[in-house]
Amino acid sequence: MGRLRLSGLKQERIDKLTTLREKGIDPYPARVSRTHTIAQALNLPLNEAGVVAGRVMAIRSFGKTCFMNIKDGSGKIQLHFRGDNIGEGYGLLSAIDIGDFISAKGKLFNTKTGEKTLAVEEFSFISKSLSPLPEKWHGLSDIEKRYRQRYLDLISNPRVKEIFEIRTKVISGIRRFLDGKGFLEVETTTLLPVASGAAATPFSTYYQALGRNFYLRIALELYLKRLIIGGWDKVYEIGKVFRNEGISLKHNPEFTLLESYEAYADYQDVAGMVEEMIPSVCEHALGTTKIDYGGSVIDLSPPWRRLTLKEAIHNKCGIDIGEYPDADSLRRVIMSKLSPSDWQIWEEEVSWGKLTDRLLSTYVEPCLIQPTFILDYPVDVSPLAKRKREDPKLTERFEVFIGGMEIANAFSELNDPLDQRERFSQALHDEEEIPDEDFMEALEYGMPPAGGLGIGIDRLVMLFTNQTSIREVILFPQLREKD
RNA sequence: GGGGCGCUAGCUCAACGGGUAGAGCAGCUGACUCUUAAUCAGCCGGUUGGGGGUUCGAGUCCUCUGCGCCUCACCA
Repeated sequence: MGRLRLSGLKQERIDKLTTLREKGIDPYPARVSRTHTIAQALNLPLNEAGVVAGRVMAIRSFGKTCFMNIKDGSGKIQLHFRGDNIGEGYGLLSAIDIGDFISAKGKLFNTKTGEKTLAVEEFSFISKSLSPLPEKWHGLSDIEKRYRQRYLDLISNPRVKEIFEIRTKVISGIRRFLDGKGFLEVETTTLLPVASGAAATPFSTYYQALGRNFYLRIALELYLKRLIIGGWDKVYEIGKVFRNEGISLKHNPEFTLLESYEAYADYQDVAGMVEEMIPSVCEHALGTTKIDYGGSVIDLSPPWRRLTLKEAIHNKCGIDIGEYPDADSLRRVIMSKLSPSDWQIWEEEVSWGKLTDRLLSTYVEPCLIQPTFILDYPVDVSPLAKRKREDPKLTERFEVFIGGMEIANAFSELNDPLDQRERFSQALHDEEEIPDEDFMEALEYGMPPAGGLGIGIDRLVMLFTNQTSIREVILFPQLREKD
């Protein structure tokens, strides 16, 4: 038996496999003579023969007759085997286990209970399964096992399969929408000498041939802007970005980001587009623009509520951040409204912008269930956004919140090369972001005014599928290696 | 990284303040030619995540450790 410890169940299946081979039957043939998918076969006229193939999901055997359910990617069908129909082959049925793939030739008929069923005349083994599938009734519910062995999750839990199909439709819906608006989809680079464009810790790696460290991208932003500089007016990319940070219900270290840039547009134009795009994508994926999330019905149809950051904080916290224009005074008034036990996260020495952002995410964000634009963010937390003309402490930036989650982030892109240089050096000082010298050089050649957008696809899918954990919308979420 | 909870048969779950580890499904044997969580009878199946300890005796108590979930911090 060697080092491989076989469970009794597996050994029994190997024995069956050996028996098949001894009878000259190949359990893993190279060709399958399927004529119809199961979905097609179910539409065949009665008495017309067809060959279907699929995985055996259930077996109900009665001496000289036997029912099985098999399933392929299109659906499932019941098979009926009768001793007097398939003769000697009937004895081979006992070698079929749940989980095996078989093909079956036969004609449709209706059972007593009216179920369309294939009366099998011939059948073949097409792939023998050695490990038993999760139990038919309770299925697979162990979360760790579901993530580690997602294939079993997909077999056992139809809703999981559906969620990932919705995910695919969300992405195709986004492409359809943006392509329809004349955007060009591009692919920029993932492996970078400098990871910038967001405030996040990158993953680093080593490039042998060049003999130096490289980083995985943390955003798409600066490369897409290079393309705007290069003369394309509307570009977008859907791609993985990587952030070397903790895992949580809403964070996976690699996630899928959509970013789009439109020249000659500003953040108000982008807001209009987002308000049109999200319902359009939802309609494409789910056939509706009203969704159920965490027990609330969310109506995605426009127009969405618009609030400035200042108004939003004033409404929820009773603090007018305009009256406390520096970090110290703002911190004092926040703490004066809290009991000392809640002071801890506010005591840290952070900027005014950071404090307002924290007020937003702690007290406002969880309440923003219906789609809401929060506009005009502080300049020191928005190093790539253009300043507001009437208040240079603020930027032309908005975020979209739906279901208490941040879904989108957008701004009028900063195209003043000297201001950009200044902001990068401030960000570097705050350990916020790494300046990208090559990008700054590009900006000096001149970039048209542009509106940029970023949307976390995973969170959008969470919203559309009513999931509270990001792992439920990522096929293979990050897990520690299991020994 | 800190704190809380969890891990028992292939799967889903039991086992009360320590006292012989059980059930359903799956599997095996037998009966059964329209069942669909088929039914009936019998059987097989375990290093209770792993290591150490306390005890006459540990799934249960202590300790170290692995993995997962929740939560806090950094972030989207």
